[in-house]
Amino acid sequence: MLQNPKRYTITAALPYTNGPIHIGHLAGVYVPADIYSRYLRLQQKDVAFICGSDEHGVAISMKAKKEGITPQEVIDKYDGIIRKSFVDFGISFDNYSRTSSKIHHDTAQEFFRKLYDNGDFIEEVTEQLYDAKADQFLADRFVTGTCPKCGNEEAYGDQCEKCGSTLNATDLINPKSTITGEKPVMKETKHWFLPLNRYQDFLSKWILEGHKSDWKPNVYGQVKSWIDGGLEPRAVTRDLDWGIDVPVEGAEGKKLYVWFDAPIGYISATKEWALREGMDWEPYWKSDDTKLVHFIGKDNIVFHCIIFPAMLKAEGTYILPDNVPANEFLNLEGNKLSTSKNWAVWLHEYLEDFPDKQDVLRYSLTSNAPETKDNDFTWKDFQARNNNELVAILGNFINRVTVLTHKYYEGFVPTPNEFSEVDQATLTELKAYPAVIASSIERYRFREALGEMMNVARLGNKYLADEEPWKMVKTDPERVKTQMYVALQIAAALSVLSEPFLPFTSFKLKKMLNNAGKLSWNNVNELDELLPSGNQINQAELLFAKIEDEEIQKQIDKLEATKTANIAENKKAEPQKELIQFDDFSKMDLRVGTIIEAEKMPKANKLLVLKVDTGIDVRTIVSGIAESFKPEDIIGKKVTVLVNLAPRALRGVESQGMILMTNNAEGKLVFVNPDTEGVGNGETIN
RNA sequence: GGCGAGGUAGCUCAGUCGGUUAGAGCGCAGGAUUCAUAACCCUGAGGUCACGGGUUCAACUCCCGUCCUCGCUACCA
Repeated sequence: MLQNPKRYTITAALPYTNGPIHIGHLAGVYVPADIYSRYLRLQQKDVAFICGSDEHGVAISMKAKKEGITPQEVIDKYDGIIRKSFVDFGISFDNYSRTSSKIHHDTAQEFFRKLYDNGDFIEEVTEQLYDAKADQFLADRFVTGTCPKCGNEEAYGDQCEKCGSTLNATDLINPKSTITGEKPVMKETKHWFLPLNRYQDFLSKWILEGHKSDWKPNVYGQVKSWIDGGLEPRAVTRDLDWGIDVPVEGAEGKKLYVWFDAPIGYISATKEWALREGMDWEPYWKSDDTKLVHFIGKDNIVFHCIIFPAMLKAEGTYILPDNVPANEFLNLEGNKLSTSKNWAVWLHEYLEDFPDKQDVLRYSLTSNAPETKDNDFTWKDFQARNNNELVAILGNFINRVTVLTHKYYEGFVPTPNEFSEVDQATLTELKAYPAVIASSIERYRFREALGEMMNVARLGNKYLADEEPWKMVKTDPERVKTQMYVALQIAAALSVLSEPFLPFTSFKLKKMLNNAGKLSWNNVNELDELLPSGNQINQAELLFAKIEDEEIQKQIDKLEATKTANIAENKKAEPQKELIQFDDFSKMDLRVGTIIEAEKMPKANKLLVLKVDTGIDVRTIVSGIAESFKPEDIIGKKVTVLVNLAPRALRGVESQGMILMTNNAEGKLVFVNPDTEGVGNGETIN
């Protein structure tokens, strides 16, 4: 861990521009990164907080094709929406760039070229699917065909969505290009690989030995698992038409792999910023006294801890990240967030329903952040955090102080008399908070830091409750001046200490106290007076409003409606397949059978090995139903069996047939069973 | 099955190098109070630290095994 860095380069994962962003992105990456950056700026540190839109990759091309627009139109649309969300939620990037910009293309190409010239890549020629009519190689997603596993005729080249299998495009039966409908052919193509194996020792020393204690367990664990498993060369170029050209002779029509160009986006965004500000970008990436921190979600750990560092190391002049505080995932009301299932709280929609309540969301996401494990966002929790914490503790304290100050002194901060022991103790305790909160933030424990910030408000509430100025004012008005002075110092401290977490509230509070922008983080413990006597504060306004049950119910109903819509969507019958002749059908020999033995396939999660009496014989069938049924529950079950399917070995056991299954509304498997009395094994089904 | 992370109060989470009675916030119960948005403040109840072994004077903590959740990965003829 770098001590006393001269400057900080802080990056937040580049959002992918194929959709808007939701609370999961905010909680996992952008809010923590923003808290960290804002805190450092309040410490008057030199900070470059960098992000931008990630606009390359196959998914963008797919989205464009699906919507019948160009990739450029797709990225422009979502780049705009995402940018606005970040501004709306106060994510204080020094620069938000995009990877489609010229400066990024130049930077990424230069980077690639340098590694190429150094001999840091290996070249390899492989065979890939190629669409002759469109004259292009086909990414896995651009190929459809019949799934070799379940017979689904619309499986994609990388995955069959019906049976969930992971596929290679070359495995598909009757493959078709989705661009022209042509049957692809195999064609040789050359690609460049980054030999990660060359960096095995370096990575192992740097992370496994060097960052054992300061990196989060989830990050360290995953990296260790990769390194221990042995690293292999990884392709960094692709045959695509959307992306950054590979700047090498003989690479015409090839693009950089999106995961090669994206992290370089951090560098080009820094350059763009420095250029605009008339500064030098290089110290932010190349100077040993710079602390580089990547904020990401757990899905990005390998890229930021292994691949990108290997690239930086290969290039030779760059520094490496000091830490990669990856967060786990946020769930929503018990289910995984999903863009395709519309199971999300979209930032732009949130602001329509809760205008000006950015800080409430920032607060509830930070106090329930998935720092150590996946966490669940619920609307009830959101409401409770707002009503019981923001309103009751923080908002209430500020309101008490400002109302009393106006009531007793027309808004002027009174001149204190001599401090009592309690006053002294309270002010001393207050001065300890900047260091306490700082320590949590610097260890990336934002949940804890936020709790400590709220303790400052608790300190204020307790001080008022113990001192009771509203009683004292009748007997000793001079004493009340001191009490209110102390309470106002606490309010002023809060206006600074809350800024990283609640920037909008902090701004309002500073305005209300009439001391906007005058204090730094360390002033809180250095200065004896944060809010001077005689300073006139502005009219009291409420920092937070209660959120009523009806508003929360509306959000819950909205999610329920999404759920219902999704079920309806799933129920929609698939379109009928191509016509077949009776002969085709009669080729299938379907029989009634009975399961007479069942056991789990060792070392497999989904497979059961069954012995089935088909009437013809007793045969072994391997079936992928172990997640829906226990072996002992299905013995004796009557089932429908396809008996003349060609045998196939699964995990070394030959399966001689297939049991017909369907699934119910919850997606659970159900037997297609001829379960009427008197139906015997071996009866044909026609 | 392999790898990684997690399992601590009703809920969300801390718990450092093994060391007295395992903590916090919210929720709940009771009390006090009226400056404040029925808010604040005080007190309390609530725990077999997932389970079973082991090491140790001493285990939430270290070791072995089992179960459960999540992620990655392999396997649903």
